[in-house]
Amino acid sequence: MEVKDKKKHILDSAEKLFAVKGFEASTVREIAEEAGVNLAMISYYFGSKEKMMESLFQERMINTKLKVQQLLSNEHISPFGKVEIMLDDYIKKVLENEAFYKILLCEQVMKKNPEIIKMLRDLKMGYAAMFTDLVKEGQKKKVFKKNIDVVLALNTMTGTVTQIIINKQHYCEFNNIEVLQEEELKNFLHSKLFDHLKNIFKTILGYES
Amino acid sequence: MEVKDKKKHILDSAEKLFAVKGFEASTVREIAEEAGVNLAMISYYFGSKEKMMESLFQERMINTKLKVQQLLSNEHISPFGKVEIMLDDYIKKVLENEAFYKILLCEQVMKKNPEIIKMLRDLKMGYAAMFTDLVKEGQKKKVFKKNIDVVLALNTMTGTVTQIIINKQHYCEFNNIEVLQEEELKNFLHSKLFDHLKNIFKTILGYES
DNA sequence: GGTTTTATTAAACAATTGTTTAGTTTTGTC
DNA sequence: GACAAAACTAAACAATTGTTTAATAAAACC
Repeated sequence: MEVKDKKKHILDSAEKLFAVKGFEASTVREIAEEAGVNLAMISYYFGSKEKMMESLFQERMINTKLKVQQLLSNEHISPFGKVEIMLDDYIKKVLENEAFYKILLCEQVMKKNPEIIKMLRDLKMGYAAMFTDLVKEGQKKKVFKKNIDVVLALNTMTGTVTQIIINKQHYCEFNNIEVLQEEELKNFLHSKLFDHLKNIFKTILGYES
Repeated sequence: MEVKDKKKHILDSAEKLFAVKGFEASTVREIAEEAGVNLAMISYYFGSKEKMMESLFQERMINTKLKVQQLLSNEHISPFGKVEIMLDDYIKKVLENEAFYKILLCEQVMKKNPEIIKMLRDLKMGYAAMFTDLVKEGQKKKVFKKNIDVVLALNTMTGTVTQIIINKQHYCEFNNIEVLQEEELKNFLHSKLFDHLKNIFKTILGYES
């Protein structure tokens, strides 16, 4: 196997463990065993456990900003159409990368690794700026209302999806749908979340379909 | 000082550290130093570091369910009036106990301590059941619409508030209000969150004022 | 094919972890 | 004030941590 692929493979294993046990509680020995490599390889490849975490974030966060940028600059889609795609993309991404978004959540709480915090800050501010442009576009076209708090709106999106990830089990239990398969459940959650957030964003943006 | 107060004082110190560094990264020596006690006292008082964490959760979660129960059984308040009070109470509580709700968030992600998970499960299911009753009351009185997903609604509440706690700094930065004092900021966030969530819940519940 | 670079390993490293021990001080009870 | 229980302490405990070392194997290069 190539070195690049081996590094990615180690990051996959680390991600799996970090999501379940957290960064501090996951030892390099566990990660090495999960990945099937010698524990010295982690220092050899990444420099340290912390830098491995940074590599994981870089690896997972690549292209996220670009994709949104492309969407928003597309002139053939209506403002609320873009909002719908944005919601759909975000929900899909989180549901497909549950493990990483759990790690992300904890990392945002602790704010321990300055390198990662900087990455996240840039991403969030960029995201907010882009969504602001989209909102302005909608306001100019008179389909969105005035005085919209974009950060609050985005936090409702991320917060709702995140909470569902965390409370997946309770959500199923409470709705008596504990029999669903992994993939079915993902589809179910996606459609529920999408409808829910679409309605909320209609209210927030003052959009009437 | 009485033993009971000393235990509470240790829990306060532990809470402070857990919120910043996380459970695993906070050592009993640090906690003991922060509290100004001998490190052996933590095992002596609580049995272990893990059990201390459980004590912290028990301490902080007392009365939460009771308060909601009392609110919902009050017959002099309209259904949406109760929703408003529920939102107000929750926002206040999280803003006043930021540290604990950060710990809570991480603990929900890791699901490491079975005792705590059980506590949270009971609390959440109870909360959902009570809110369901409130929704039914509103539906009977024809002020709420049919087919409301209560768990999704509650997750939007908790998720939005949680995200704001996490992204407080970015929120201020983006809105150019970095000069506010601690207490002013709390009031600002409370009013913003309350208006925001009230509007969202009007949509979710189909309530027209 | 010899030589240099890279990859991999097992063992050792020093530091830190949560917990316990064995002893001392304080408190409460009669 | 004697005595038992509780509170408290400093030191020691064994286990585990992330990282480094020194040696070997594999690959790449000329």
